[in-house]
Amino acid sequence: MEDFLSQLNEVQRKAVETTDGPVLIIAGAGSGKTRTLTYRIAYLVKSKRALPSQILAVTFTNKAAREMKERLTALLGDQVIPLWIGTFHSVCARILRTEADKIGLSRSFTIYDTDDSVRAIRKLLSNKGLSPQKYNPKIVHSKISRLKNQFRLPQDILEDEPQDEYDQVVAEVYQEYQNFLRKNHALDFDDLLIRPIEVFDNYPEIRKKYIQKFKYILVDEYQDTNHAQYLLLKRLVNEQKNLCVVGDEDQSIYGWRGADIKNILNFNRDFPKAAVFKLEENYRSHNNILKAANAVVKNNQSRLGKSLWTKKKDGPKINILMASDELDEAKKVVEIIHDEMYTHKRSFKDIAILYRTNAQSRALEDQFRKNAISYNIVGGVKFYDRKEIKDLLAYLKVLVNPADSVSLRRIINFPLRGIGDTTVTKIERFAEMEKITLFEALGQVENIANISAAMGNRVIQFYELMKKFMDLSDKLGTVELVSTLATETGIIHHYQTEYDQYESESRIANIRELFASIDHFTIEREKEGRDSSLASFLEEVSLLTDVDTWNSSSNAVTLMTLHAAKGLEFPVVCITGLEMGLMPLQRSTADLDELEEERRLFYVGMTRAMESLYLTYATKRRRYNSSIINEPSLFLDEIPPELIEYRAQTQKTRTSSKRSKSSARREKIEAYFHNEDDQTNQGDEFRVGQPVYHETFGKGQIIQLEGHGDKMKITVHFFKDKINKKLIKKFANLSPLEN
DNA sequence: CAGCTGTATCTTTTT
DNA sequence: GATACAGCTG
Repeated sequence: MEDFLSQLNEVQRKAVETTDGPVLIIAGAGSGKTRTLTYRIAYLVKSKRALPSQILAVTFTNKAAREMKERLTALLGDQVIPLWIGTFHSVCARILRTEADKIGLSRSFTIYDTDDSVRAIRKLLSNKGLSPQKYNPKIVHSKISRLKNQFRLPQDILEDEPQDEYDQVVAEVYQEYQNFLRKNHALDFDDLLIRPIEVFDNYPEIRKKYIQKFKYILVDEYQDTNHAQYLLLKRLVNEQKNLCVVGDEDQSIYGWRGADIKNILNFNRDFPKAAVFKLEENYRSHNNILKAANAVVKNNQSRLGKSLWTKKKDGPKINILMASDELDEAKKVVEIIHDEMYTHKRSFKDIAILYRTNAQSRALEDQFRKNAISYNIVGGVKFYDRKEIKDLLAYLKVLVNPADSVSLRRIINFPLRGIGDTTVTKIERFAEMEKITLFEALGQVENIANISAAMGNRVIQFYELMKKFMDLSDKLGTVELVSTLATETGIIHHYQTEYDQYESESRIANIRELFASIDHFTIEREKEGRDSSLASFLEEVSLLTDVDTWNSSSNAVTLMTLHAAKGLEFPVVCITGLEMGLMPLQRSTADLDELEEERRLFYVGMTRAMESLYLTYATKRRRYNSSIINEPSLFLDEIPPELIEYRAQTQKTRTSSKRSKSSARREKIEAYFHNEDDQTNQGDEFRVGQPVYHETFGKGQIIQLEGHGDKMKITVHFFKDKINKKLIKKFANLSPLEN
């Protein structure tokens, strides 16, 4: 035991040994967080405080879960198998699947992804006769999702009597949407979190079972948990409050999807007498990188505050490169890669290129292909989001859960079998009237008025085909079932004939890859003695994250968003697109909270780098049709100049232009940010109490002013959402209203 | 009435 | 620069 713990530093070791009661570990970037968590679990088992089956560990991605389990297996052997480890969503799905019978939920429920949910909402809106222009299904969906994450149920909201028409519609659609999901035996991502909370509240004996089961709970990336996840933990944690959370408020980057940074900031209040440990020694990055990152994040106000330090040497300076446009930027990235490879003997896999938006990958990909640089792209169009895969999965979802009408609609006329929209609508109406599912209605198509015998025949054929496979699903192995299905439904044939050779081959290859992954899944699950059914495969697939599908062992440069990079590290990191409007993103520049989140995102990116960090920006960038001229990101200006080396030009011209380029850039930023004198209407335009109007938030009233000129921060109370927002004058676009 | 073709609208990040 | 939807055609 001594020996085992000797691999930790003093704080880490204390965090591991403080097993009972609430524990908060503030773990800075690269401070050995995963190591600490892993050793904590191992320690709980080795010291006989808990059996592996009595421990629940929640990670942010499935990949992190898998890696942690591997490390634990190395420390403890096969006994770790019964340990519960996974993301919030997968753990919740597992609980719901287990308890389904007792809580009136179909055991074979389907999980709807965002796309499915938006489809459903679009339909509900059009049923109400509302135009998608006025009520954008995506926006309605995100509002509903937000409400769910806050654990606000439809009835509560309707009782509250929404203020404006839009909110009223959202509340109504929210309720209808929940009914729709229930009818379809479907849960969306948010339901996965909410339903267990309801179950625990309505079935105390079920809650008790889990409280007793999980003697110790550990949560990673606690700064990115939302309110629903918080409520869930509150219900799951036992009398002794054996809850250990690990997080870093400086790396909270999911506020936009409902993550509540207060969860970590207020942990002490929620769980009194929590032991707090701060891991501040960074084992990852060269000192220059760390100093730069610290200097940037220091500009944020909402943080607990910590100072990361390292014993490592300074290392090279941070390289900043200016490019003329995204093409030039991509070429410079290629230069960086070559340079790192030849002068520092790096291989492709040592290098990661990060960006704010997925769209930025295109220019990079083109250049990489031209220069024979192998790359792996994480995220973007995901494997399981490809059309051919989604179609095949939709078939499987219907087999497992015939009530799933969203999936059924997707496949009823794919491949084309002459059952068009009009016919489907008729069948849908019939199903509605008879109070049966869409699938059941297919079987009774002869009873539906206005459907010709010929059409009815096509419908019946499809119905019988699906029936046949439902029967087969018990008899065949999953892979056999799926491959037979792909052939007999004509999907394979469709992709063989409908596309050019290149596309056809790649789509068929993807389908084969799906077979292989089903096979792999089945074997893995059987080895663990867990559910290996088709339903469980579909669940796993629905809950995969971007990084989960990343093959990190292949020798290729990694391209991904800054969000996806969380938790990872690379010897060489290059962050691209460091321009105003892109990083920080245009719509996040005005709101101080959002600007701080963008800064944290940049901080996360910087701290991924172990040895070399490159930052690039383009003065001009194409964005769909037109080119836009951008200033360099304000975050660049927050890095202390002595840590920076500008590489504005290629090797030859560098020495001559270095000075001028850097000072020119500097002047530009100065002009952009700090020039307060040339304000045209500076002064008494805004005052406390002033009524103002904002494009998105509507009417509000100024309650506080700080600073002056462009940098002035204006706190406004917006009436509609009853919220206060701190905005930066320069970007906020606030117009004063007359009283 | 199914299926094809042209146009409008997006893209911030994701479980 | 793709995708979804409306409108047209056969």
